[in-house]
Amino acid sequence: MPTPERTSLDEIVGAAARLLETGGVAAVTMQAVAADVGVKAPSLYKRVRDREALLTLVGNAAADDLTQRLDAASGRIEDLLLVFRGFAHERPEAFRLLFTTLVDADKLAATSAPALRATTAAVGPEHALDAARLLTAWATGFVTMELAGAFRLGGDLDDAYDYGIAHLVGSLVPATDPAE
Amino acid sequence: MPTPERTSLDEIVGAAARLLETGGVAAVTMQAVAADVGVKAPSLYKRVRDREALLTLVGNAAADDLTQRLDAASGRIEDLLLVFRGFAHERPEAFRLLFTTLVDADKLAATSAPALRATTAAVGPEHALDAARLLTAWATGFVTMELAGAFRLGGDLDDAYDYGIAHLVGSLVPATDPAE
DNA sequence: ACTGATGGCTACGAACAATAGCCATGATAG
DNA sequence: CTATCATGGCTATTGTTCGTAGCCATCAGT
Repeated sequence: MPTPERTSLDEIVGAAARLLETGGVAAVTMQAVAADVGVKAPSLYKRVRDREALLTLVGNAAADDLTQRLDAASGRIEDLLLVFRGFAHERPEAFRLLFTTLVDADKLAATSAPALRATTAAVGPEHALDAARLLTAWATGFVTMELAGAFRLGGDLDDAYDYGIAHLVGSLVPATDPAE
Repeated sequence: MPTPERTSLDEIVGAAARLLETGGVAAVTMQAVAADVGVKAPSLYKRVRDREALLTLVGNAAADDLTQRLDAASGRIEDLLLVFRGFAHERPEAFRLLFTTLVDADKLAATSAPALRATTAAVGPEHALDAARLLTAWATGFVTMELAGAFRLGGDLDDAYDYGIAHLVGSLVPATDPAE
């Protein structure tokens, strides 16, 4: 390559992700990202089509990050749910970005694969999809509402999350347990 | 009032809500709103502090709308959940706005009151809060993921929602189950 | 009629996204 | 060893949007 490259796409996405987390999506301006990686704003357009595409890359990377964490977890349903909430607490802005139209639906759906494996093991292939959707929907909603401050009627949210886990897992397993 | 008023705060919020739903949050620019209500953009600032405040008003109104619909519903848990999803389908952009930091957490939390009444009737005051959180979190997550296109593994989503309702309600009220 | 508070307006400045077009660099062909 | 040229970065610029400043017109109440 001719002119020496002073940055890279990965570095740009990384800088954007950091800005996102520290100042929200409004803080990830092309100028701020450029300054962070040591170039001027117009140079970013050599690597990224526009700001929206950059945010998509950040969202996709966040989805990959989440998928990787879930893959690395034990595979126990309880652990998956805890890892999921842990990700949301660690990277709340990235988590919010996930459920925007910006990030690829495929990447987002891939996030559910570990859950599907866990539910297949727990309730069998027949009800695995329904069970996985139940769990992922609940966890997503719980964290979304938590981050929005929608839980205002008291009580410890860690306990509430644990309660939900216990209740949901309990409701799934006995279905196939003694009866069948 | 001296100069005749050509618009009102309600009209402004209504126009912003319409623009939001037709073009997403990016489409609700001060100029577009102003044009819609028949004034120039700077005139809006006589009634609204800034764009963020306007979006907050839209979000708060949406929360009120949702609360009103839930209040008008039958009170059966199943109906509440269907009304909730119906609102999200009818006003998807407003629904997304609800779980932003923009809308007042109090308004958002007020949305849960009908659910809390229903769960109190169903499982008693002791577990009503846990049950309400379980239901609202699941419904919120389901719809959020649905709107984001995160459900890609096939199956009818209406059926999946019904399945979730049946499963969750069944898990809350095992006393009414035929088995026991 | 006069005064004054108020809503709307034009004009403007600042921030940002994105494009146009130039320049410097260095890999590669001869 | 030199000429070529594709490429990354830069400055300059345009268009859009938010938000403010400051003026003008309009009526309510004296």
